[in-house]
Amino acid sequence: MQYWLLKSEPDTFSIEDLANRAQQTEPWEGVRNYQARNYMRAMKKGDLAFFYHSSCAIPGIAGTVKIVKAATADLSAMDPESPYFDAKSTVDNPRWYVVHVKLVKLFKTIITLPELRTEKDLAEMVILRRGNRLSVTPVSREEWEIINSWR
DNA sequence: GCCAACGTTGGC
DNA sequence: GCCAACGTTGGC
Repeated sequence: MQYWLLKSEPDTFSIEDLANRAQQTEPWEGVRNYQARNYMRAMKKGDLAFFYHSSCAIPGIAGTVKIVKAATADLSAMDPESPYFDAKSTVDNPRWYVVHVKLVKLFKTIITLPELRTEKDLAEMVILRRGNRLSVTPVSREEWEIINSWR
C-alpha cells in the first residue's frame, strides 16, 4: 500500500465536484509532467491519496481518495477539443495516463498549508519543500497517518 | 499582480 | 549536450 498527494485547482476540479460525480469516481485527467506521470503509473489499485486544492483562496488538503483503477491512457490528450490535447499522444502510443480515483473522505474543513507547516514531523513532506510544483507526489506512511488523524 | 522556482524548448 | 529564453505553477 502506497500513499500519494494529488493537486488540483478547485476552479477546474474540486473535491466537491468529485463528491457530486456518479459513483464519486473520476479519471484524474490532465497531468502533463513526466515525473508526475511516472508516479501515477506506479500507483496500484487500493492506494490512497490526499486531494489537495492549489492556486486558490485556501490552499490545502481537502480530503482523501482511493485509487480504484491503475493507470490507463489519458483520453483527453487525444481529444482536439480538450485543453489537455497533445498531438504526440496516440492510442497506439499514449504519452499521458490517468488513474481513476474515488472519494473516501471529504474533510469538513481544509487542512491548510500553514497548518501543515506547523507540524515538524511533516517538514520533509514533498509538497512542503521549497519550489515544489509537482502535481502528483508520494506521501510516506508516517505523513499519511499524522495528517489523516487530524480529521 | 508579483515573483521565485522549476520544466521545456530549441539553437548551436 | 549545453544553456538561455520562455512558459507555467502556485503561494502570497
